[in-house]
Amino acid sequence: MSGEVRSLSAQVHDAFAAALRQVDLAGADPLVRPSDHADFQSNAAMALAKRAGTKPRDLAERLAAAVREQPGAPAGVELSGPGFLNVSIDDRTVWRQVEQRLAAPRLGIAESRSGERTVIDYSGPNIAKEMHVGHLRTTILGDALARVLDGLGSEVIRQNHLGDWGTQFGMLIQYLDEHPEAVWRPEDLAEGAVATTSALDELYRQARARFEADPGFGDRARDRVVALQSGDETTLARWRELVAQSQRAFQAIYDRLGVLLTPEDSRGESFYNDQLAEVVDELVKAGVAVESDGALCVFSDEFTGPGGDPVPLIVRKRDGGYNYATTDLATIRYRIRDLKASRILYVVDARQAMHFQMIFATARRMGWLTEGIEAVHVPFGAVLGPDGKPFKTRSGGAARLMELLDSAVDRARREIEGRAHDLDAAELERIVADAGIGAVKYADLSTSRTKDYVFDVDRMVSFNGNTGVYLQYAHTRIRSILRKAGDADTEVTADAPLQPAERALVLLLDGMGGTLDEVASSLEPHRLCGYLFALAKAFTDFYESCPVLKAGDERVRGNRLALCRLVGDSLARGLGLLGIAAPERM
RNA sequence: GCCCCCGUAGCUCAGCGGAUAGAGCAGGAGACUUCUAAUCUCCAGGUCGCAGGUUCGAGUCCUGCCGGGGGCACCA
Repeated sequence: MSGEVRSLSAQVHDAFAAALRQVDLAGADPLVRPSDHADFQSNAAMALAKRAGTKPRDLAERLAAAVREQPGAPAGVELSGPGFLNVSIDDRTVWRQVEQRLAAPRLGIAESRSGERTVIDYSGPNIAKEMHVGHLRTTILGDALARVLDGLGSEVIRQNHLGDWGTQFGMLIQYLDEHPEAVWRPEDLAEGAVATTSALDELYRQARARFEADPGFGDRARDRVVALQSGDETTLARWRELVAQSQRAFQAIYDRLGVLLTPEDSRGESFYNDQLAEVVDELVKAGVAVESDGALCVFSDEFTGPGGDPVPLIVRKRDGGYNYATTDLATIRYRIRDLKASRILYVVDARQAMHFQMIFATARRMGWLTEGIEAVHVPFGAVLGPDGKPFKTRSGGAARLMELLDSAVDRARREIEGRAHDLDAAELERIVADAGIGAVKYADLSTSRTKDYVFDVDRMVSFNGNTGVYLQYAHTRIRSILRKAGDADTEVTADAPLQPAERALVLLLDGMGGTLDEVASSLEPHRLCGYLFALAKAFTDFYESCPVLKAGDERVRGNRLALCRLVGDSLARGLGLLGIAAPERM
């Protein structure tokens, strides 16, 4: 009992696949697509005519005849043009689809990814530094992918690969040791958690400045790194405190953004420390890593540098230290060997494409990454400032994430506050936050993932066009209608009339599962955004031409209410899968 | 030099090998005693970077150019 409601598209596909078997073309793709000229169309006859040794139109005729014989064949199959088969669905079947989806769990969408275990690596901020614009996309995209895959039945394991280890901690801890008066804990401040992130960032800047200006301090900081690595307890205690405070600051952002990450999902670099030597040993024993210029490296002729020489993946530096390549190899090994992932996603900046290719290639050579396991770098483009260049503050630093969110929420407040509403202050503020945060997330998710995009608050919080607020608003209008109807149980009468706008809406609703499957395989959430926008527009067409509450006929009214409910639920579900709130009223 | 990504309307971007390439913004003209106008309707706007190739059919696939961005030894 999966609760799946087969989509009309899938049913047409099945009927055509069976018909193709009958005309000795078993296994051929029926090429069923939504159509501007009918409900669906099959383009198979033109593609297969040569193989069948006939003219496209003749094959199409035979195929149409065979389709009509199938049990559950679509109502109409008509030849058109050079060999298109236009398929139409009868009204009853369309209404039944609404009825079944409303009755089914999860809108009748199949759990097409069940049995799969997906590890998703995303966000990955650095301890003792503030989250900035550079963490926006990985956090939002990763979270949406986690939600979509989980929604399709995949077992999702979120991994927040925190930058919680490295030489910078020697500097920080030493600085704190020498400046006990430094203000960086939340209890030192009146403002609370938000201010803490800035305080930590400030601490980092001060320590860095000192490190660069004072060679003596530099030496003591380096000694402190050694102490940290060798497990000196007072140093470790200080490190743990830094990690804990940073995590609190990150959590404040995650909570505000509404992403699923919690401290339990943290598996930072430090987690892999005691595996690094073993990983390098394995690499050397397998002959995969070799010594070069004092360092241990993995070479491959796929990757060459400016001189045409092979570029190494350095797994142990000349000074004996390990770097992020070593950690990433330990990480992929852990995810395969211990977490038993069948799919591993790295939602990381596009600039690291080559690095991940090298990591994956090495993991394959080591026999860790095998045929049945999919490791994917999910790259994304940069967030640009209004000038079209990488987003920077006036002082040249990366823009702080909290400030970006503030600016979007403030902008949303200005937009919403003045409008007529009967909301109390608390509810208004919650809606403002939902709208502002949703706007940022939707703007990020709705553009094609691999491209750069400009962070433009005015546009993303605009209530027109392909924005989060437009979708949220469409949802609230539907809820409003349902409330006015008294939230009665909706009953579908399958033999009531069906208007073109209703038909178009149902066909679109019926395709949500297909869209989610596409998102799951392409790892492109913008497809879901495009789908939801089209759905909201199709609803608007329906809203304009089909009165719901004012419909005279009881059956028509009932059907339209059912349709409203299904659209509302689908929008809420879709927004939810993107990690965006769908308020009941705005 | 090699590798990766991108090039579609004035701007920002969609577009699963199929019929006439679509949205939003900006521009022009209209529609509110509303089922929430935070909306909708209509108009205008295109050598899909260029050139070949594959195909019955190419914005979409392949090759080569041109232009933009990014990456390429001990930072992550």
